[in-house]
Amino acid sequence: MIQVQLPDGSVKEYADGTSALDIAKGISERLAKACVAAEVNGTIVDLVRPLNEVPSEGPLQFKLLTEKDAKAVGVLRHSTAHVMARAIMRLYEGVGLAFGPTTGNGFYYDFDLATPISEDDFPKIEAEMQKIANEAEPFERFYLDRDKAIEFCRDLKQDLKVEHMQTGLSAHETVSFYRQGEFVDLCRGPHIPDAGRIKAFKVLSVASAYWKGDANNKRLQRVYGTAFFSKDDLKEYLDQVEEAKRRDHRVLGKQHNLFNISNDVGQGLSLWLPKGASIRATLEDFIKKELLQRGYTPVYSPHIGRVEMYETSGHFPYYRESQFSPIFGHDAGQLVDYWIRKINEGNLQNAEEKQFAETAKIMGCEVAGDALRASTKEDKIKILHDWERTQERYLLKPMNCPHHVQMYKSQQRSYRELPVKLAEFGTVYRRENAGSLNGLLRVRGLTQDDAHLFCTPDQVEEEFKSTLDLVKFVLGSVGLDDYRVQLSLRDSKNKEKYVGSDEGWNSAEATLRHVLESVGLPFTAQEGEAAFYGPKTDFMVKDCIGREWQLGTVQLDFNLPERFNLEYIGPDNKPHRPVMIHRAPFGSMERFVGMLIEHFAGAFPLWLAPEQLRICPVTDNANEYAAKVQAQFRAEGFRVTTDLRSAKVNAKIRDAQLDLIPYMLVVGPKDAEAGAVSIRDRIGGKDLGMLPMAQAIEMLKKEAIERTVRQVVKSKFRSFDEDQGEMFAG
RNA sequence: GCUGGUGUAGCUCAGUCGGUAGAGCGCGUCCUUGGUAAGGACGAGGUCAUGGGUUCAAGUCCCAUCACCAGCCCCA
Repeated sequence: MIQVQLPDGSVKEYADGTSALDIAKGISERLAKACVAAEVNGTIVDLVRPLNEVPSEGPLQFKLLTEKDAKAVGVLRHSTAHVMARAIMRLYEGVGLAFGPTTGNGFYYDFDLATPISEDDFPKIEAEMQKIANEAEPFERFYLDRDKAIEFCRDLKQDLKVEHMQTGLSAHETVSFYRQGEFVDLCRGPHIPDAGRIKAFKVLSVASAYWKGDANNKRLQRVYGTAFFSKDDLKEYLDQVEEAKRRDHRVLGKQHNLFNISNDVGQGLSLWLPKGASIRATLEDFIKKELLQRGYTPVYSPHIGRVEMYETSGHFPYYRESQFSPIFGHDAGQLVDYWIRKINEGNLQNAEEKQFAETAKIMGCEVAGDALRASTKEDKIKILHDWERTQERYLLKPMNCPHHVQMYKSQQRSYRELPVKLAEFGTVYRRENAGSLNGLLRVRGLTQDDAHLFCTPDQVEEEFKSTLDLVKFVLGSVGLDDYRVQLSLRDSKNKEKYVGSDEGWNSAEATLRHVLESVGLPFTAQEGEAAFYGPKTDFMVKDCIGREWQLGTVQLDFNLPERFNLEYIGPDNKPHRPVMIHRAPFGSMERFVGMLIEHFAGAFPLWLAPEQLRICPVTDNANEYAAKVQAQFRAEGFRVTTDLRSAKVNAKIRDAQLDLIPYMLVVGPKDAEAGAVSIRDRIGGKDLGMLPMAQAIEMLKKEAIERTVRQVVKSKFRSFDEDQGEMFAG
């Protein structure tokens, strides 16, 4: 017998071999039909799977999942991935199956297939999938011992599955398969009961991917698709994808002259054009004021710093590959640096080393001969390292923290002055892979709205809370109030990727968890996402069409204070180690503005709009009055321009409307006579009528000062980026 | 960085079979002086991404490089 606890708390007993479907049928036939899968003790299982297969102490926590449950759609998508794979195997010869997991809003399946699949092939793949859906065959789970399973897959000529079982699944004694008609796949499951449940799906795109994500491995074709329980949901999703394309900040940025990334300047290096710069400056002014009120002190630091400093902090060794090469003050610097690396790699030939030494000598490195003659690897490296340290070596700064640490150290600190909060819009440089650059969202030079808080261990919780509060406030002020927090923890299996002691990490992670719980912020923990020096809380912010962005971050750091020997004098008159909090509410100005462009689709609210008002004189006769109006609004702090073209007012209004100017001030003889302006609202194109100057100024000022966000999006989109908890891999 | 695709006027794009380049928008000048989404005429703008090659002849075919786009990898 098995004991099952239903969501209402009642516990019932069923015979061994009872499935979720049996239980559902026991409740009602209709419920049984509406069910997709079941959640048992937190894991999702097939409806038809005997429940006694789920190990449990005490009664099974049982819940039926219907089409309405967010978790159910993941099951549907994974099954659709199987159906797609089946369709592709029917259409092509020699299809090798790799993995076919679900993603945030769909699924993909990787195929090892000689024939390239192109977009033109999608209709026939979809047609075949539809056929399979119509056949409505069940998904059947079965088990094999691993050895048998390997034989089985070998017979099926599924070499990748064989390899996976020999490596990734080597610890498993038995493995599960799913059969659906002639299609069999090694798969953990779960699946929907039968393919007839698949009603709305689409093959979306094809791209290349590598077996197990490793570029040294075989190249596969990854076919993406998505599925929903209803055609309406599918359409809504596809509409959202279209809407996202329409909002692309790279397109809008070009159209409205917000920013430019010029090849002549360099990849990933953004140029803020006047209008984009205006948005950024407005945001920066806003934050600066807020920080002053919250006890931060602004500081400035240079764009480069000595390599040694970043060696101490750990940034240089940890991120060497994604940094620009150091700036060497000595001609031989780069050569010696390369030489050391070769020695470290341990495959340096004698002849090669001789050449290094000779060249370095010619370039003026006088210790090159000594290094060549030194007997051990360690001695060589020491000689070269010592020489390097006497030379100038600068790094374009990849992070602001070491600079701020030095500021903290520049004077003796008492516990009385803590927390010290140093804030800077600090520009940092990172050599991101060329292939991952993306408009303003991923750049090589970026400015963080950065600050570092140095506090006593006792202050950590409170300061951490207050920074979370700041992030919430700042996001709210631009109308972003839908977000969740991701608690990014260390990867407990790869501790060597991080600096610092276990105790330090454990207590830092516990502190973050505790604070998040105490302030009641919803959060999800994610292992392996921490920074190398400490755990983070990242704000995952949803924009108005439901997409999630990783923006602000608050990080706790016990390590840099240790590495830089930071101290403060405590009430006991003894030195103590402070704790650092790193935080950036926006993250980077580039990324944040890029996101805002997409969030507002280029139509910024009054307080952020680069051009807030445009004066449209009705005729040339009104130009003189327009100039007076402009001067008055400028004096009140508005960003305003006047359209002086000899065009009809209709044309001026049309252009202002398309330029997404929040308000147009139409002025003609009537207004001049009344000392008024006629206001047109961009939203809805409403004519607000003639208002006396003073009144118009007051009304617009109020909206700007209150940072009112009147409109973000016309359409109603919901989030498709929901975390579905589990990923299904097949 | 890897794989694939793309690169023609300021922007969006057309350019057939290899025969010295075109549209719309924008821009400039002139006419027009109009009250809430496009008034008209004329004009200027291109080393067809860059460098090679094939050819009597290359925007078009081939090779390399660079950049961009999509995906992968990465993201302090």
